[in-house]
Amino acid sequence: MKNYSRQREAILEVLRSTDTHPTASWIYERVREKIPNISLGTVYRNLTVLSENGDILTINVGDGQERYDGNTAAHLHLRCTGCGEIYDAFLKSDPFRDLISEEGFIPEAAVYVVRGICKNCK
Amino acid sequence: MKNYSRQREAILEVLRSTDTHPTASWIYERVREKIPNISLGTVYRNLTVLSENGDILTINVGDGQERYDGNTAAHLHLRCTGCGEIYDAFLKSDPFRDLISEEGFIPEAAVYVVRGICKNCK
DNA sequence: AATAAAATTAGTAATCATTACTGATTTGAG
DNA sequence: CTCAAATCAGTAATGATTACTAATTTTATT
Repeated sequence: MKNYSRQREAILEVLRSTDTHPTASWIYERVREKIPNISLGTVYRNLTVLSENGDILTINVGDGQERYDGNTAAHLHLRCTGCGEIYDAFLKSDPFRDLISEEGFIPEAAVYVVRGICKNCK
Repeated sequence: MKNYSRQREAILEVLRSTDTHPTASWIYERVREKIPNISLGTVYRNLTVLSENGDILTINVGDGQERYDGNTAAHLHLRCTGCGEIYDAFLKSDPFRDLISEEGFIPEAAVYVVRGICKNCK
């Protein structure tokens, strides 16, 4: 296991302590409670590194900014176009695994996003 | 069927005549061959409208710009981190349909992106 | 056909999330 | 301890996308 910097560990901890899908700015504000002078650029850089390392997921739901997810297990993101909420829907197994391997493709990270209307908004 | 403007029809036609996943700029250049003075803003606006209407898909594979897909059938997008190519993998049926309906969610569009290494790059 | 209202456009300016850059600081290996 | 590599805070720059405006086109109504 690699040794991450204090800043990187703090970012990862914030992300793992929520089940929402926060933006870089939201994470930045939270980490500042622990490391007040951390730079926003540091947050962005580490989110990129963490995502490339497979520690987190980078999710784009089409609302103008990237979101990040501390849960890297394959799951659906259901974004309601009414309220903007993002719901998780977990899978017992990744139904695409066989299809992906048929293509000779070695997967690193999977992001599934479904746009629609949630039960509260219909 | 709705009557779309000449510009909107041309954008849709360009998008349906390729099996790649072009960016707005690429589409803009292609449409300019037919409508030389079309504005880039018009391309963006109509891509948004077409996506909201369900005529096309907006896909973010994490390379810094949105991409668009004229094929709205549920399918995987396999993006190789080696060469950047985006491969399609088609499904016989959407394996998430039951799960989505269990959540009481009414889906409008589904975008599935898998990052990894393609067989040519490994 | 004439008229008014609504939708769409071309062109340009503005936005803002993200990235790039800088010199300083920290970390780890030998 | 020493050097090189990694990372940092702070700030400036980037560039894809959106917003704006006045003009044009389309649609509906009489």
